[in-house]
Parts: sequence; structure tokens; C-alpha cells
Amino acid sequence: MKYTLAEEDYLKAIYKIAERQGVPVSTSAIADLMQTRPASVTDMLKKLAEKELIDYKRYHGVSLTKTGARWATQLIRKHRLWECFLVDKLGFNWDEVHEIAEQLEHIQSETLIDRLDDYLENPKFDPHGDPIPDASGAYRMRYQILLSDLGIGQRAILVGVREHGSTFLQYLDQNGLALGVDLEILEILPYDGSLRLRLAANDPILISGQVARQLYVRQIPTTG
Amino acid sequence: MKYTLAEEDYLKAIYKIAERQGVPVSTSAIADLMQTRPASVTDMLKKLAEKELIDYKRYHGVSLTKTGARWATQLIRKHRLWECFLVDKLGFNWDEVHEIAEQLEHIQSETLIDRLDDYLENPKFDPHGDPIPDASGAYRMRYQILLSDLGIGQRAILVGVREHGSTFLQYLDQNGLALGVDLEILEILPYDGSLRLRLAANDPILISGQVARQLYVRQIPTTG
DNA sequence: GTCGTACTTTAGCCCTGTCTAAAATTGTCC
DNA sequence: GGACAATTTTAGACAGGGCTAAAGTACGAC
Repeated sequence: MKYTLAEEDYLKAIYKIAERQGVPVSTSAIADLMQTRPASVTDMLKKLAEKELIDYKRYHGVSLTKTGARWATQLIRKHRLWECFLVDKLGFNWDEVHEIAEQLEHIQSETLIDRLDDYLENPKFDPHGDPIPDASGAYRMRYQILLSDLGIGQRAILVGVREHGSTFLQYLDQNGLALGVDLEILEILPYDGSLRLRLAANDPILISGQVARQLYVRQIPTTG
Repeated sequence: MKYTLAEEDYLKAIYKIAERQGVPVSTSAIADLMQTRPASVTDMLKKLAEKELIDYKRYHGVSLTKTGARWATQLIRKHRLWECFLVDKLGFNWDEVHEIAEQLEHIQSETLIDRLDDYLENPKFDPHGDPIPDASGAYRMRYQILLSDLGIGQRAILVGVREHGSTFLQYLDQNGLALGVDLEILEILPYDGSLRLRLAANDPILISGQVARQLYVRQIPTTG
């Protein structure tokens, strides 16, 4: 099967929203994410339903069918593998790859993506810490604990980011917040929920609660 | 500047035809190469002329403007670099890469292609022996001598192919005709112009005149 | 249960790129 | 120089995807 660029973009959007907010996915949520108008979304939903990629009831939102979910997962696999390629092989920074991968994910060729996967040595996570589905669509769930869920004195390793905007990622770079860093919460300011963190041997840094809610971590048991 | 997929395909087609048959390029030649109808071509030519990518006079064919030629060259650069990537890094055979590269050449990102070029160590020729333009659009002309231009007893190295179809390339593979092989013309059959070739230490092979006219070679001066 | 607001869909239009059928142009052959 | 065949262009239509404006639906507040 082959789908158009627009159809693929819609499938991915529906998948992403369903993943975060659950089903059913509303027309306006899709319009919002895709920077388009609800009326346009409705038009496309009818086409996707026609092709049995989504289940759609007028006025009641949509959910992906098995086929639709499968295709969306493949798109995500492609997107994330290309991001790995751009960062690991071509030396891009993690804040520069999203838009290029948005284009590359539409390239049609099963073989291509399987060979790319092998070439990259079958990575399990992309440069933002998002899990990469395998050829069958299965993937290992990432730790879903946010830095904002932890308390004072707890230690953790940064394993992923929820927000992918380049300004946000550059901000993390400038503060030494890269995937894999080991951090400890020194203090949580009562006024606005900002966090003071210790990163390795550096001076402590201060981040807002809003930033903390964008960071996935794996907790390290505090020894002793 | 940004152009649509269709516009880019037309530019490339015009460039290719101009390269082989010279200017002006006729509407039907374009329709032919692109597997579309002359009427559709006319429509698009008006749009390209509007954008000053081509010079177009009704009923008298077209030629690329400086801007149009520049853009076409960049597309060819992208196409050929991606072919190198697919063959050299991902292990594709030279008969499998054309269609994938057709898609990849439309990816929009200057940086991407420059980094890819560096990653591949700035190749000068693609897997079919076609020259790769540099970032400024300049490229080194390949030897334009065809195997069919040589006479009995002459030696040469295979440096390129004119035809890119996969059946043709597979035929070459099966007969040991890879780029870089050293060959000698043992005999030219008077009846139909077929050639008997010696390849390295192997048994001689017989190829048709039609095949010989698709093979670019660099002649080796016959010593003694 | 009715009302009002927010959300969703429909209707009708636009643009891109394609097509077929018909009209126009070119250029060649006599 | 005229007629005809081949080529090219125009006219009008259609499918994909998007928009605005207007109409329809859902559902919480009362």
C-alpha cells in the first residue's frame, strides 16, 4: 500500500495525540497540531476512514485502526532512524534534525529503512531518547518518570525530552543537560516550583518547573 | 527559493534532454521522458517561465535560464550523492538505487547535502560513473568515449554507463562488466557489430553493439 | 428539560497538476 | 505558394488538499 504525504502526516498526528491524550482524538486537536483548519481535518478524516485507516464517527472524534496504527508506527520508526543517522553519522546537533527527518520519513522503501537500521546498528532510542519501533512495530517503552515527579535529594539520569523545539533543546545544551547526564535535586523552590540541580561536578543550576516537566528521567536509588 | 516536487522533476528532465539533444527542448520530448501528456507539459512550462526558470516561446521549445540550470544541477548533485550513500554505505547494488535517489533528491536542506558530501569524502563520480557537481555546481566532465568508438586490439577501462535501467545493469553484473574493469577488444563481428572482449584473465565475452554504445570508457594507450 | 457555547461538519470556492478533445501553428512536400 | 501531417497549445474538466462562512451537534449550566 502507498499513502500520500498528507495522509501520512495525519496518521502520525493522530497517533501522537492518541498516545498523549488517549482516544478518541478530536478534530480540533488534530487541526491544532497540524497548523491547519478543523474543516480541512474533517475532509481528510473522511478519506482516511474510507481507506479504513481510522474509525470515525461524525462529531465524536477518531481512533486509528490496526492498519492505521501499524502505518503510523512505521513512520515513527523511519523518522527516528533518520534522526539517528543525522546526529550519529552526519554530525548534526539534536536540535537541527526534526524538520529534515519530517521529510525523510516519507521516503518509500522498506529495504532502505531496514538497511539504515542495520547500518546504525539497530539503535533502540533516537537522539531525543524516544524509542525506535523495530520492523514489526514493537518498541521498548521508555521510563515515563518526569524530573518534576522527583523530590529533594533524589538522583536520576536524563533519558529523554518531551518537547522537541530547537530553542528548548539549545537551552538544555547551554545548561549541560544532555541525555545520560547524572543529576541530583538539591532544592525545590516553594514559590514557583523551580528546581536547583547538581550536574556531575559542576556548579548547581536552576531550572523552572516547566522545564522539569519536559524531562524524562530514570531514577537512581539513593545509596545509604 | 523553494520549488514543488513537480517543478523540480521538470527542471531535471529539461536539463537531461538539453544535455543529450541540445536546445531548444521540445514539449513532446519532455512529455516522453516524464511519461505524461504534452498538454500537461505546456501547462507546466508556462509556470516555469513565469518563475524565470526557463526561456519559453510558444511552439518553439524551451531552454533553462541560469537560475533554472543552477537548480537542475543541484538536483543532480543531490541525486548522485544519495546514490553514493546507498551503494557505499548501505550496501545497495547499483541497479537498485535510482528510484530511491529520485525521492531523496527532493529533500530540502543545503546543510544536509553538504554534510553528506563530506561524510562520503567528496566523491567525484556516482556508482554509475556520472560526475557529481560540487556545491557551486561545477563538475569534472567524464570521458565521453564509448566502447563502440574503439577498434580491434584497443584497451580501455570502463568508467561509466549511459543507460541506468536495472535489467541492463544486472546484465553487466552477470558479465563481469563493473566500473573500473580493464578490457580489450578482441574482435568486432562484421555482420552485426557485436564485440568480443577480454576481461582480465577470464574467458572472452561477447556483447552486442547496442550494449557497447551504452558504455563509456577511458582508453589505455596500447604499449608497444 | 431548555439554553447557550464550543466544537464539528457542510457547502462552496481556490490552487496545483493532470487529463482529453479540439483548435492553432509549424514546416515540409509538391 | 498551398495543403497536409506532425506538433503544440487552448479550453474545459477532474482529483487532491486546503480555506472561509454558515449551519448543525453536543453537552454543561441552570
